[in-house]
Amino acid sequence: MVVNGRDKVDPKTRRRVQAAIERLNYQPNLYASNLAKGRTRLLGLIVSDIVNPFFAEITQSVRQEAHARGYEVFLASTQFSGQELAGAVKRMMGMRVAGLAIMTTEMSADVLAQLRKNRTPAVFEDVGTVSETISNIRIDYEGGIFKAVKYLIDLGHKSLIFVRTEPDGSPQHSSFLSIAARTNAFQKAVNQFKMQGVQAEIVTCTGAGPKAGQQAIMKALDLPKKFTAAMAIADPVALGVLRGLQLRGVKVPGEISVVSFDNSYLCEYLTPSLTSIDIPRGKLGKMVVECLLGNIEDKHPGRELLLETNLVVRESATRLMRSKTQPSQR
Amino acid sequence: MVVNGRDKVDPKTRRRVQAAIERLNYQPNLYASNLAKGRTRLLGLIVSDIVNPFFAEITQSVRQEAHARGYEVFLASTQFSGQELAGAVKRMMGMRVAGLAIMTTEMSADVLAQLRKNRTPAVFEDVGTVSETISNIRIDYEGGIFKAVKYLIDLGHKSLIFVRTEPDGSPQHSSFLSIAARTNAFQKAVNQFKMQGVQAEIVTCTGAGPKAGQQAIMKALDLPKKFTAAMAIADPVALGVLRGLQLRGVKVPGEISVVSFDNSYLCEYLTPSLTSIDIPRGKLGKMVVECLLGNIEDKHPGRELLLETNLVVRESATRLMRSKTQPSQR
DNA sequence: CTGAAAGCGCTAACAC
DNA sequence: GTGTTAGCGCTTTCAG
Repeated sequence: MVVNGRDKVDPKTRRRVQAAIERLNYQPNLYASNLAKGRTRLLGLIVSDIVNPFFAEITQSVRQEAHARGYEVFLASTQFSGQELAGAVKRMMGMRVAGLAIMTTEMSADVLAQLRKNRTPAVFEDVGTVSETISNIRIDYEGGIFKAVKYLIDLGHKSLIFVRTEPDGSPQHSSFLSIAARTNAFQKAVNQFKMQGVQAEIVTCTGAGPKAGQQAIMKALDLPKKFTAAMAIADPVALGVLRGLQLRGVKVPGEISVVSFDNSYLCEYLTPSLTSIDIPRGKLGKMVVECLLGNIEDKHPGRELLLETNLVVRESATRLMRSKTQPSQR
Repeated sequence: MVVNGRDKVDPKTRRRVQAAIERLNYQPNLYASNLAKGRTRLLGLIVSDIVNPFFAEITQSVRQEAHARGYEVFLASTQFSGQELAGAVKRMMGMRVAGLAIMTTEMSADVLAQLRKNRTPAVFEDVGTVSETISNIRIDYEGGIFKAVKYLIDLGHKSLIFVRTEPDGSPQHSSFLSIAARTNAFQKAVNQFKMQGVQAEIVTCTGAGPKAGQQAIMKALDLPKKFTAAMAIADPVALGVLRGLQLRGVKVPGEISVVSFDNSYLCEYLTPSLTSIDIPRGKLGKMVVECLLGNIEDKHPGRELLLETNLVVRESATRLMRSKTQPSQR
């Protein structure tokens, strides 16, 4: 009772106990405690790549919210591997996490089945299957990407490309939901401007974000079709895109405008600073924890939540210059 | 015995057990297991800022090594706060981690005392107090920084600055060891070239790396003393330095050369790409886990290990141009 | 090779 | 307020 601060204890006894704690350097054993209580104050968080600032910032935000409400968070990073995901989920269940947040790009079917079977409260990003214990946070890719595409078109751009990357590894083991969602949103947005003569291509490369982004933009530059604006599927990809363009001597935003996705802290410090679609991480973290704890503590059923996105305008995209001459030789 | 794969079990029994496991969706309870065994296969890892790619990459590396040897790793991020550090250590002890890796910039005295008292195997970065259970990995800042300074001087630079940042918060609660170590190493390196007319200044700003780096370099540009080369204490700081220089219209490396520290993946993708001192994260992770497991499993006493550093040359530093005119007005 | 039993350190329920 | 006790799910030991 002294340790857990509950009930009333005689001040004298309390002091005696505290003295003993001090003397013996006593630390409560969390395992014994959790075992006896039959529940834990532990949340599991699984992300795809902790090195990506976007995921790192989500981690921060979730951890902070969880701590504020007396929960610990156990983190796993999957490197975009469906198998790693399944393993991580399994380990988390072994640890009897009270709830599980799965904020990954990849997904695997048996993970979903497993979770539903176990009735472990869980919250996903972009997986549209809400149930009694499973919630879903849908990020408004469509809205954000529409804003970005419209922004580019309003600046006079008519020929766009979408630079997409896919993690390494056999794709049959996992599907990359947010990649598909972002791509579809781009297609859809462009279609709405088709009658204005707007055209778009999609280029894809495989590998880590920056490297694949650089390769993809170089591939795009070699295409017969020319473009004046590029949209990167995520910030690390934009990093590679910028680098690729600079290596080829293409001025950004002078010759090609660039827009990115995620709005991680990098955007502000690159040159040119990156116009990017913001996903509010702070709000995401709060949503995740609230959703989970609502389910865990108050038995609220799973919910579907929408997270808005916003275009943050910086330097990397500008009005298209009408030049008689073609842009520099590429 | 079936679950833990030990001993011999009759194949028939094994199948029967496995069927039951499947049917009941059985997951061993790690808390019960750990409690009964009296030990865990859990390592604690504490870093200062998970958003910083340097720490993120260390995390990856430690996690990978630990998994390869059958250990989980529990991560905490302190935001450079000594109090957070103490809290994290306490929580980790509550979880009865088998060993603790403290890879932080900040340090607090009572953490050291606590650890020594508990005899929890631990490995530090840069804390020079090896004991029976405590190991230390000393990063060769001196060597790395000497190489970088010599490189700049060989390129003709004679007036350097060292851009240093300090996390926010009251400094009395914590000391930032690696900041001091890097600063001292810089001073020492410069001193060795004093007779050749080399001069150096140190500028410091407080706050998050990129922001503080940008402020610091702008402060430096306003100093009466001019310089031709800048060394940033870490990559995020270099990011701010580059941005600050570009905002002031200073060409890098044309007018000012920049060298950084950490060699995170960013360096390769910035423009200009960053010459940086590499701390081999892969090796660090391996050292950490080996050190810890050596202590945990084989009762090896704590050790002092040295991790080498290497200068990776890229575009951001070049030979000093002798110009009759001063560099552009600043 | 299999079954039975004690105990890891804690919590919760109850009697004092 | 305080002391006692059963039992959380597992490991370990020992008897069969």
